[in-house]
Amino acid sequence: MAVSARRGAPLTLEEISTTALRLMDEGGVEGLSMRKLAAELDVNPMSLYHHVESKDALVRLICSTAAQRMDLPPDDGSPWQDQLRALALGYYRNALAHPAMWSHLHNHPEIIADRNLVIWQALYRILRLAGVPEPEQRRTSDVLHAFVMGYVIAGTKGHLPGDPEEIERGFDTAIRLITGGLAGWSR
Amino acid sequence: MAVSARRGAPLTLEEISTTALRLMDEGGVEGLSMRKLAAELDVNPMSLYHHVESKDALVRLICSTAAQRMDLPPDDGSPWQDQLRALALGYYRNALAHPAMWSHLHNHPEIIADRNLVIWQALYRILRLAGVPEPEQRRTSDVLHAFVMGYVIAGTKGHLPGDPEEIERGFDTAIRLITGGLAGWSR
DNA sequence: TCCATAGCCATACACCGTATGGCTGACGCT
DNA sequence: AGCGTCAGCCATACGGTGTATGGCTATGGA
Repeated sequence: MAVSARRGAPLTLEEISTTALRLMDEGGVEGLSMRKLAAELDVNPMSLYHHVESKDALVRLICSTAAQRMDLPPDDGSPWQDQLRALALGYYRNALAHPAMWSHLHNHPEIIADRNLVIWQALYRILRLAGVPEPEQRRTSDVLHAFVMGYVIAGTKGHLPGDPEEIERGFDTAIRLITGGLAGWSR
Repeated sequence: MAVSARRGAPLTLEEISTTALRLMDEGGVEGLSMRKLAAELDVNPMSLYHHVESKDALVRLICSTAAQRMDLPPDDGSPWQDQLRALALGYYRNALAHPAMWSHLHNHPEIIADRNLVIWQALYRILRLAGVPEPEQRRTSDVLHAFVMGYVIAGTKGHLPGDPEEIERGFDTAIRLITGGLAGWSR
């Protein structure tokens, strides 16, 4: 039904999202504009609004599907310290892949507030494994996430010294430190 | 020399900064516009550019002077653990006073990259007191700042459960945990 | 065959940051 | 006293933004 002027197929939400994400990767959230996005898709800017309610909604959509699709290490039965480190490192690497998107996400935490998200489910599982009592899980997870978030921000803005591997090692060290503190705490 | 149409005195950088900060407090960085700021000061938008190079430069100025003027606890001779907790809490409270500004700051860490800033000087002093070896100070301070930054973000976005005092107690607990880990680490 | 409607687009509005260039009046100097 | 300099301010304009509104068009179902 009235497909675009010079495109074969009609627009797809998927298509819109992926090229929008690319534009965000290249120029940050403010580097993404509906007009540029439309140009990239060879379409009139207003056509996008038939698939998306607003720019904000689009960005939110991108962020939340990325959060849902994060690929994180599965439960491999290893000690909780190792699993926690692996999870944190997984988060960190996911974030490094799309710094601008995660930057936006960290400025709008409500997007990943849903506790059914894979990250939180995995984190809670590990905390249970670590023996963190039920009522402490929320706060503990918040603290851990706060640190990971902060490290991601510092890392992606290029304000951590050393090469990437060194930075990852520093991250790992810090997580060890915190898990150490955690263990001491529950005792 | 050709003072404004309807103002007695000429504009001041101080005056510009403070009302700009107020606008940021009210509507975030994107809620601050040169036009609104000018209207607030009863002045033509372009007049601002005689005192400030750009909006970006203005925001940067506000952030860095706020960083310089942070009021933080002095060296009171108490154990490093207490001083570190006090410093972190001081940072947290400074940030809570102007969430939008600090949000911007955390997205542009280069503004507070200068290691001569009071925060870093105080932090380094405490780390020395804690016996953190010289070459480890940078990384340690980065880790600590990462956590504080993350907690501030989560806290200011209202995504930590509980009332403010409860949140502060959680923060304190977390800092204790980390300092505990730190102590165990240096041994 | 007809029509509802999905998909697309043209135009327009209100906002943004800011480049450019001109006005005005207070000051220093002779 | 006369004059030039220039700080301070402003009017206009340009190119960008998100998006409201309303109209076109071709396709699927009845």
